[in-house]
Amino acid sequence: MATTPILQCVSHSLTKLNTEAPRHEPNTAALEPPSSSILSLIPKCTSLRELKQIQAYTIKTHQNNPTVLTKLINFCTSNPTIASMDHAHRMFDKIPQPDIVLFNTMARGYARFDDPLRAILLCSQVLCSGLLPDDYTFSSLLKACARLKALEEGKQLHCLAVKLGVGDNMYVCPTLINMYTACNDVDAARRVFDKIGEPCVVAYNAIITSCARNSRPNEALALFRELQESGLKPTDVTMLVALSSCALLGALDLGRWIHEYVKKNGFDQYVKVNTALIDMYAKCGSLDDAVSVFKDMPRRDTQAWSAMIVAYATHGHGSQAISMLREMKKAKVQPDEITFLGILYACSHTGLVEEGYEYFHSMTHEYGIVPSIKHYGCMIDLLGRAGRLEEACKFIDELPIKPTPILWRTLLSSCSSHGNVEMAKLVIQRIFELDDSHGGDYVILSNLCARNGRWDDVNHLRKMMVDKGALKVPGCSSIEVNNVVHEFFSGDGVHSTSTILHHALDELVKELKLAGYVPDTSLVFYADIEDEEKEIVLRYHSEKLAITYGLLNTPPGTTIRVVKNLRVCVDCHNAAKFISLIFGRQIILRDVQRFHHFKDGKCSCGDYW
DNA sequence: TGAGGCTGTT
Repeated sequence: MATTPILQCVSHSLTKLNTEAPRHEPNTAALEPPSSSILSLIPKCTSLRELKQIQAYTIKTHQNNPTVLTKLINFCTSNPTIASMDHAHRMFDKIPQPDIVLFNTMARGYARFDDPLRAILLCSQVLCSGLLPDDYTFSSLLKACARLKALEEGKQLHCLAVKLGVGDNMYVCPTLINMYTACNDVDAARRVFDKIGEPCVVAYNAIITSCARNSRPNEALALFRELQESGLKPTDVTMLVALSSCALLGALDLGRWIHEYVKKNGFDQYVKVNTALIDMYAKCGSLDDAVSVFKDMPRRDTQAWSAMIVAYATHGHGSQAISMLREMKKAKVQPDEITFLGILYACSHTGLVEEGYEYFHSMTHEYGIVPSIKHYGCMIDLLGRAGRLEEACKFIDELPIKPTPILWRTLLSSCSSHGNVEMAKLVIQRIFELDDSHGGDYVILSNLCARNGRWDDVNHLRKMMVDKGALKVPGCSSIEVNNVVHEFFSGDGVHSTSTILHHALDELVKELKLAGYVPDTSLVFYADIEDEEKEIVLRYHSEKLAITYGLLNTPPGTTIRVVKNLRVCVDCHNAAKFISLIFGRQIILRDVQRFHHFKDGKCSCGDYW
């Protein structure tokens, strides 16, 4: 990892500090108080020229007075359109003995300009110069560790913060929770939260986000309720994190409840909260509600339009997504990189190849947006889905950046859906050159070989997968019933009602077969088991379990909403169509890529996925 | 008090 030497430097400083007591040097810079007129002038600057004039005047009259310089530096770090961090750093270098506030201001600036390494370097300078780091310093350092996913350094900082008496500081705790969450240690984040005597609303916001992002849906929702009962007043950020939790979990009922709360407490004046509502409704499968929130918004920014475009795109309404872009331009709102991701996504899921190319070019040429890896991914998907596999391969080879395994994986899925074994084998070679630990790759190719009766290849891939120790992410589907999110894993024997559930699913499959459903056993990875056994492996797929749970535990006629962590399998997709027809239920299934609305035996994706 | 923590859109 490129960051190691710098992080080592921090570790070194930390060890030094742990063994020697920190010295606190008094600030010996000019102490003459600045005139209040200069201080009040700084925030009014409208250009770099004005700022430089004030700077020159300060040097002349106040000899680099730290109060004025800190205010100037703070202005630079908060106004990127007027001044740069380089300019701030030049001022900073002129100060012979910067105090802790100056260091902290600079570090915060680098963090804002998304340069965590520079922020860390500055803070380690604090440690080396013998200044006593304070709660501000720890906040910046922990934020940088979160950004760099540096768990070990984060832990050391946590220990040091405790030692220096700021471990339970109200500003440090949320950054600690955030750092542990970013480093995938949710338990540690939870321990930090539990140690706070009286958590403030920001700590609650941090821990709710932590649980929601790490598949702990019910814990996130319980904490949200606890926050309400504690008498603390939720803020607009609480609404954002609670809504994004619902979106991640597909918890529509709770989302609707929060929407009511938002309206009652005036949070619907915030553009960001409305955007989070659009996203929540879209991700929970209710496009109509997303549209209605968008229509009622008093003001719409780029993010709001983008959220709506992405909503239409993921629900398979490609042409609506594109017409939204036209309306957005009419409303004189500038599209950004996310807007175009939504548009490219819409094109790829609707088969609009030529339009996709056009938007890709207008994004770069007309709007000057540099395509990211995700835009390239959309283009590969666009070509691959349409069966233009050679063209997609050429597109990857001609990229100005080094392709990642994800880009090749996108093409691999297309090879699979178009049944092109030879191409898939070539593609998997390219993937294995970069990463051979991803179990999903072996499964895709193996399923494709199995469908073509190439059992030797299937066995070979299976052996390779075991030898390499490649792991497959287990399929997991969830459904919200009575405000509780129930999770099911493939072949689940964990859920409390699993015996009843398995029994019900057995009966369900019998009924589906009578209606014409034929289990697609060619999809099962194992070549050496009998067809009957294969059918059983398929039967207990997580999405089938979740749908069955929904059928058993919701009133007849209500819509069943299921969220899956991977792509839906062909057999489950087929079964869901039959279920929607036989039981007269709408099923809305969100998978890792898009939505499938099943109704009267048909799916909204038109089997184009 | 010269500087804060948690934040939505693929």
